[in-house]
Amino acid sequence: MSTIKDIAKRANVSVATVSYVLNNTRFVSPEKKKRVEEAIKELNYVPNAVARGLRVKNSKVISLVVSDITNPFYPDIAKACEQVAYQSGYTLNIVNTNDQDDRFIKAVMQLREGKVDGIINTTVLDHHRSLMENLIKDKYPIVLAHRLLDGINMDTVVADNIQAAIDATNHLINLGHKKIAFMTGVTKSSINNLRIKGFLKAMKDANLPTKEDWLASGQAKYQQSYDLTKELLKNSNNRPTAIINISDLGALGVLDAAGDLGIMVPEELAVVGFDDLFISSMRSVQLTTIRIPRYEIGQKSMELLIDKITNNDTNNHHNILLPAELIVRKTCGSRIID
Amino acid sequence: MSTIKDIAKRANVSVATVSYVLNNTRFVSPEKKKRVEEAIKELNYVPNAVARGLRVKNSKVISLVVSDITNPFYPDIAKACEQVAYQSGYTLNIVNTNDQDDRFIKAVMQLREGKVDGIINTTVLDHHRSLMENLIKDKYPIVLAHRLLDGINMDTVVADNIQAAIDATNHLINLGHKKIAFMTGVTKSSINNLRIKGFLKAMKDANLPTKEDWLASGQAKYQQSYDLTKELLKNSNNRPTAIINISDLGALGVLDAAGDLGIMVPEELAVVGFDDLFISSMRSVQLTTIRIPRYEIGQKSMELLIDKITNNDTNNHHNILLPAELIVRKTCGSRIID
DNA sequence: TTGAAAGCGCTAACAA
DNA sequence: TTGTTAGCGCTTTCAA
Repeated sequence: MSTIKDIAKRANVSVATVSYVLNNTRFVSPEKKKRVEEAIKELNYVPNAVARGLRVKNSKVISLVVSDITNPFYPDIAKACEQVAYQSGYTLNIVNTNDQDDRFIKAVMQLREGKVDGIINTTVLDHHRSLMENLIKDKYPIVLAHRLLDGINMDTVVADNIQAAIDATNHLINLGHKKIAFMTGVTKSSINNLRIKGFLKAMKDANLPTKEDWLASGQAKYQQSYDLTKELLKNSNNRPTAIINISDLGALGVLDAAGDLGIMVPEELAVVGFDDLFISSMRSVQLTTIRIPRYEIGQKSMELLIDKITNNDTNNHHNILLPAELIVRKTCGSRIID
Repeated sequence: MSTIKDIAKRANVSVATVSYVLNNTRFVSPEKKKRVEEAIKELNYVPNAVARGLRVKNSKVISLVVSDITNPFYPDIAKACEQVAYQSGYTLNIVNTNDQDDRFIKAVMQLREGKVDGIINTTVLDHHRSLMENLIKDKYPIVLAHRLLDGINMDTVVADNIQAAIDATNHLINLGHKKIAFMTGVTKSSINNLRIKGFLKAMKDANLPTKEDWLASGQAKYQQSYDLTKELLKNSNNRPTAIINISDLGALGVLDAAGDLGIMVPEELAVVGFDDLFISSMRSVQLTTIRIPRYEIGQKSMELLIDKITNNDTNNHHNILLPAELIVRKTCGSRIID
């Protein structure tokens, strides 16, 4: 591995000159420049980014922290982030915490360690509050994507989850449903709670009762929602006629459980999800859902973050709210059910 | 941001001592140790990993390079990689090249830049050969996962794709199919070509003809395969009775196209995919496919890589071949078709 | 137009 | 048991 010194020696110039041609940061005479470039080629030289980073105090890398890369929700955000990061000369590192706290902490600590210039965080839970608060206090560039942490003044970009849940619920209510179950996700997630709030509000506004065991957690996962659905529907006397699941992945579990139980969707059971994953649009699924604008969330988050970094503007915070849209497909039908 | 100097000053010890307690690399008297630890806490000190990296010449990070994180195939590999990396004290950075060459080059260059200690590469194409060759020649730790680059002696871990394609084809042949189409992926991918090879071999061994336009590229994507299927099936006189798609994502496109065309699966058309994605196992899909052991690929790749790094063993190369398994579900039926 | 050299924050060899 | 200091590879100030 050759260093800038080797290049300088071979090109018969100073290391400073090499640095100048490398970074195009000062005029260098054509002859010297040419010698340097040749030496670089001959030695297959690539500047050490670590040394450079130490000196200039930035890395030109941004981390996107996700809790589960296996959930198709996140890759879409990641893709968008990478796109805009690249355009601005940044590299995106996706880090998967696998829902584990120590991983999460390690990931955000990259900021203090000097390894990354900023972080887009899609995975804060409530008990990370003070950790995040300290980072913000110390002016590290962070934006929360699809997450909220109330009480902390920081940058966020989220969809309008309350309204989304209201829309989903009203859709069902307008179809005549009165017995609606709501399958939630991880209780400590802000987004989760906002959706519950929206659901409860819509129900209340329509003077509809909400049963306690019809508001339970499928953890936004397929299998858990599948199991929970079987539980929920086993008593044929008092069944919900509709289930809203907090995620499409979970809604898929609902659909499959209903299928295995011989319950027809949408005739006997309406189901709606959240997210609008690719799978949900497939011919054999056709799930009615709320589209969370993932690509836009990723994009806006990255734009916001890079803006903060570039302008060194860590004092003003922006809170961007994106609309979510109800996508009506086939899992709710259009019939009025008693 | 405080540095090791600040800690030394505040704890009234030398920077060396601070470093020793930080890294637990030499005995330090309890009193001093305590003072150092207090200072660290008080100043909220976190060592600068960049400076450390420059000094010790490693980063304890490994990159996983993928072409499209949005393809559910890769997140599974990523998850496995992260798991084993973490256990060995490494951090995993997933980098998404979005199928673009400049991104790919940037990603592997991290090795020369000193930003990462090793790379697991799931996205080499044929024209990256010399780039990879140089890296290998210079002893950088790299393993190819789910990719091959023949002619270069390097570490690889892949499933047995030829056999997998043979198994898939024979399954169809045994069911009585004679008119089998094979929908391929990106032509320059080694895995793709191995699968074609397996298909061709099985057909030849069974004395079955292969039509040229029945061997076309759906690019391993949903939409492309959907479109291609419509094309393929529009002439009802001379249709294949079975389609093998090089990926489950593509096979889903085949399934949906058939559905939209009113062609019944499996009665009128059998379809088999490759990968065994989660979606494929869903109740409404039930795709017959070849399971590529993604988790195991990720795991073995990372173990191999870390082993190389740890033992500085960049001379010996291992080529791991994992079995792939035919998963029979419902898209081929069990009837013999003419 | 160019070069010498300081210094980024850390580790570790050497000295005490 | 602890401290001093060189040096990792680079950028950039200052001087020429």
